[in-house]
Amino acid sequence: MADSLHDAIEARLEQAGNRYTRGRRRLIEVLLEAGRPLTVRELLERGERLSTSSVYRNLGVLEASRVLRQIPSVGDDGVRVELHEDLAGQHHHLDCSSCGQLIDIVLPAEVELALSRACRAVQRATGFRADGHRLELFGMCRSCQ
Amino acid sequence: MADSLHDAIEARLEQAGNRYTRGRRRLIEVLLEAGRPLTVRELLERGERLSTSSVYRNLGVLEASRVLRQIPSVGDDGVRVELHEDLAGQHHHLDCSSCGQLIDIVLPAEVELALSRACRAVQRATGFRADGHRLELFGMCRSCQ
DNA sequence: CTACGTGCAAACGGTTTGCACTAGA
DNA sequence: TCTAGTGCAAACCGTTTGCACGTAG
Repeated sequence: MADSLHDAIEARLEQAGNRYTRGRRRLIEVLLEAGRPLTVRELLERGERLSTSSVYRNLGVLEASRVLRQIPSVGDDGVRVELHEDLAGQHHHLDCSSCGQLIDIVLPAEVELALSRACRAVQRATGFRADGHRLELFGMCRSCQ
Repeated sequence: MADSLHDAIEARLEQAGNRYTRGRRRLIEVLLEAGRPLTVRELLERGERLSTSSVYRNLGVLEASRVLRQIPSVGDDGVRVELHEDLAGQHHHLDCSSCGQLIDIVLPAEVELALSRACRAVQRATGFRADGHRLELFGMCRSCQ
C-alpha cells in the first residue's frame, strides 16, 4: 500500500529543498504503523535507529514541509505527532483524560460544513484569517470508563 | 463587578477542601484583568508577589477545583491558563501563528448545537464518553497579516 | 567536493519537588 | 494549635544546540 504516499511525502520535502532520507522514512513508517498520533518517546521506542536529536530536527523539517503536524498536549509526555491533514484526511481527536491517548475520529460531513462556515463567519466578523481548525473532544474512552 | 464570581470560586475551592487564599486570589485577578488566556510567564510578570512554584501548585489546585483550565500549546512558551468554562461561559480560541496569542471567541449558537450533537453521536458510535469539546481556529490575526 | 543529515553529549528552560517557614481556621 | 499554603533553590526532564562525522548528489 501507499507507495504513492511516500512519493507525495518526497515531493513535499523536495519542494521545500529537503531530502527524503532513511531516517525520515523510518520515522514516517513508525507513525503509519501506529495509526494514531504518537509522542516523541513512543516514536523513539518503536523505531529502530532513531536518535532523539534527529527526530526533533526532522519533526521540524517535516512540519515545515507540510508532511507532519505537531499536536499540543497538556500532559507531561510532550508533543504528539501525526501526518499532515492533506495526507491523512481531515479528522479530529478524542482525548481520554484517564489514559491520555488520542484517538482519531472523522466527523459527519454536515458538522465539518458547519465548522467551515463558522470559520468564514469569524473571518468576516473579526478579520482573523482562519487557515484551519482543530476540534478535540475530551472525556473517557470506552476501556477506561 | 463580580464579587459573586469570587464567591463562586471560593465555593468550588471549599467544596474540594481548599482555601481561597491571597495568592490564589491575586492569580485569579491577574487573569480576569487580562481577559484572555495567559502563560505562566505572563502571570508572573503581571502579578505582584506571585512565586513560580506557588503559581504552578495553585494551577493544579484551581484546575482540580474546576476554577481554571489549562490550554495546551505547541509553542515554547508553556501552558496557558484561563477561567473554567462554567465560570467564563462557553467559548473557543483563535490561535495566531505569527504572534502566538490566543483570542477568545463565542460561536453562533447553531454551531455549538451542531458540535454538541456531534459529541453525542460520537459517544453512541464509539463508546467514548465526551465531557466537553475544544475548538481552535488557527491562522493569522488582523494585526499580523 | 560540498552541502545536507546524523549522533552524541552538553546546554537550555519550563515545571516539579524538598524543606523550612508562614498564615488561616 | 495544627494543617494548608508559600518561597527558595535544587532537581527533573523534554527539547535544543555545538560539533565532529557520515552520506547523497
